[in-house]
Amino acid sequence: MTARRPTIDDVARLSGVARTTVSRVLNDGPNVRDEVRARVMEAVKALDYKVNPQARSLAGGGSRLLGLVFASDLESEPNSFYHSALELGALRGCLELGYQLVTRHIPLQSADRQQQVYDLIAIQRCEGLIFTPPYSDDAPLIAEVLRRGCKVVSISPGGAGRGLADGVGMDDEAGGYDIARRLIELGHRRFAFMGGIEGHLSADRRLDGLMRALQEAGLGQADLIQVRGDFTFRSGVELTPRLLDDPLHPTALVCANDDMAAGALSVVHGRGVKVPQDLSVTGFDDTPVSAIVWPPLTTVHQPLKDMGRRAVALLASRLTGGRSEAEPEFDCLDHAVVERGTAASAP
Amino acid sequence: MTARRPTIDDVARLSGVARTTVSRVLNDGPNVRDEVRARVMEAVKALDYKVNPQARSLAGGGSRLLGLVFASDLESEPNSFYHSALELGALRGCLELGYQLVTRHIPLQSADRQQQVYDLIAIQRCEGLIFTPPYSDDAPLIAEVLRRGCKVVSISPGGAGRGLADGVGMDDEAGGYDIARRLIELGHRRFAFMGGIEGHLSADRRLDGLMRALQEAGLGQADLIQVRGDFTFRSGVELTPRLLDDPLHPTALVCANDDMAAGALSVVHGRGVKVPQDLSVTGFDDTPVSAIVWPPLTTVHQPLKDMGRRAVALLASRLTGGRSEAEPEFDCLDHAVVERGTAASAP
DNA sequence: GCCTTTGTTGGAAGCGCTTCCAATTCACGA
DNA sequence: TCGTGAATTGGAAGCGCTTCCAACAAAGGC
Repeated sequence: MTARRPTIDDVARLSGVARTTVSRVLNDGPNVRDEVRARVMEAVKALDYKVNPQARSLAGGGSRLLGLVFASDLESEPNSFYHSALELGALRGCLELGYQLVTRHIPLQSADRQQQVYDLIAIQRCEGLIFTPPYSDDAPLIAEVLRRGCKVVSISPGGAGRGLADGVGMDDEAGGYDIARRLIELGHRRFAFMGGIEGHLSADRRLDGLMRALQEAGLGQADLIQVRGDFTFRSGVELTPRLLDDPLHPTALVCANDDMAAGALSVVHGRGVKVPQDLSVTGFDDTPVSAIVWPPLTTVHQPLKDMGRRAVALLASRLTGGRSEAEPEFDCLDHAVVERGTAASAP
Repeated sequence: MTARRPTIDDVARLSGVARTTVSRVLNDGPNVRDEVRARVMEAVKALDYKVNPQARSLAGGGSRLLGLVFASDLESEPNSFYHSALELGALRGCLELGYQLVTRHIPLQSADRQQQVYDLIAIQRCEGLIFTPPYSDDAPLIAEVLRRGCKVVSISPGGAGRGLADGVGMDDEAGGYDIARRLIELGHRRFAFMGGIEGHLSADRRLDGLMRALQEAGLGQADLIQVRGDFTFRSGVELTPRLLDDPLHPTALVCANDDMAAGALSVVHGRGVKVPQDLSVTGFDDTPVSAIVWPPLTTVHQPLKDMGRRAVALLASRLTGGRSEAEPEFDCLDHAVVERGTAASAP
């Protein structure tokens, strides 16, 4: 009934090596024989040992400070759940791994935005930075930050961000595919898609997935009408009539995010169309709004909290693990279709 | 250009005392002359010294683990922004103060819910617990937790929770008053109030505030029509027609939370009533939904993140500070009316 | 005036970990 | 066979803090 958690010395004792060696194994250090490494790992497992992040960071030196960079401005402000969820995940990761976090909102329109990022490194002494879109695709910025010796993780990088630094995100194409598959299973054959602003790669890939599902079902361009919104509730409101009045008479409306779906829903209600009996509507992201509207929105869950946490983990592995010079890696997290009340059998 | 942060030894040296004494001052310990205490504090200020939470928690022993308890069940699930924001704030606090956090969702309907809370203390070894509503008003539970030597902070305690343990929240009465004042300033004289479920003290106090503002303006019961919803979007949808069709013809609709206001908005749109020209609508809480609807919702900001952080700070001061046996204290945080687009001059 | 009590301060031992550096082993080529 | 360098391992010194315990001063009690 001893409550004390095992320490590194317990592991060292059990595996018959010095504390130093255990530390090396734990940090993926070099110069440890495989046999010894295995023995240590075994002891770790046997004791259910977990490193004490506090002790590690005390001893490890360095600032142990990470930065989370948002491009908040009036346009992205509404999305504050996005920010909160990412930060929440990042904080959880930091607490687990013994890092500190500073969250910084740097408006895109500020002229010295690069400098503000560099200050995070030079003045605050951040050892790693997490960039959210659109910073996650700012190749010159990322390159310069890396050049200054600061590690980088991009959240949902589109084109430029990939390959330059580590990244975290979900498979948007598969998300679009999955939700479309589900609707096809429910008997839908005529679709409408409400996309996002041009150039937003994430949303475009969602459409790609939808198209793939349609093709697999023997459907094509003729069975789909699409429009582009700007991710806001308002654009959902404005664009929905065009979709409803189209001669195609879609029975399923797939939206590239939840906010637009919510806008669509409000218009549909106003017209007396029953959801989901007459029309199925789906969102994307699984933000709180999806649970708030009526009927609650069937959507695709994007694991924002996990993304934040994974971003920190990637940074940590660059900073202490053996990955410090490894090839950039993209960590693709699982998504899931969340069935609520807006998708049902085609009328 | 030395980057190193000052340590406790720097403070000790500058103030000419031993490290031990500085530590005592920093932790509100007893047995330090006022003169010495002042000298140390001066040095702290001069050096801009901040304790290193990692080191403190390493040396301090104890689990340094806090628990955040939610009563998530199907009914409160939609409110997940509430959870996220509180946890986010709590995590920020933990990072600052060197604590760990476990977040636990314990359904109200689970028969062994008390046991699950006690396990948090006995098995996980939490040193402090943060209770959210309705746990924050569960007096027997709180009393038992305290009896077991675990500190408690209640979030938004209503009746029973106050006085038993420390609490954090906002002044709901003042919030209701402020939003009503604003509407009165805008010339409104006929009001509708959409409240929450019976017994939800927080929402009731918001109504109290509204009434006070009305009375101050020479208005009374006759100028107000009220209904009770259940905080969901759906109840907003269902109740709004009753309000609009009332012979009072209110020009301002005050809702006890944002979700119901969003529901009201969608009904109002459907009827062709213009917001805010024909009708002003206000929410409460300033959750993301308020920025997502159209027009964006004028609402009262509830500082959820700060509440989470303050809760941790209170716990910390109980655990290490001199407050370990002090009288319970209620920490009332500032709220603010957030003017967006749904409140304008009365027609 | 001496002894105990109370209040105040400092010394020193860690908390659990990383890391510098020295020690040891091993595999080679000379 | 011996020397050399590389690979592997261990010893020990802290990281910045709390806390136990001893030391000392001031204040009462006889």
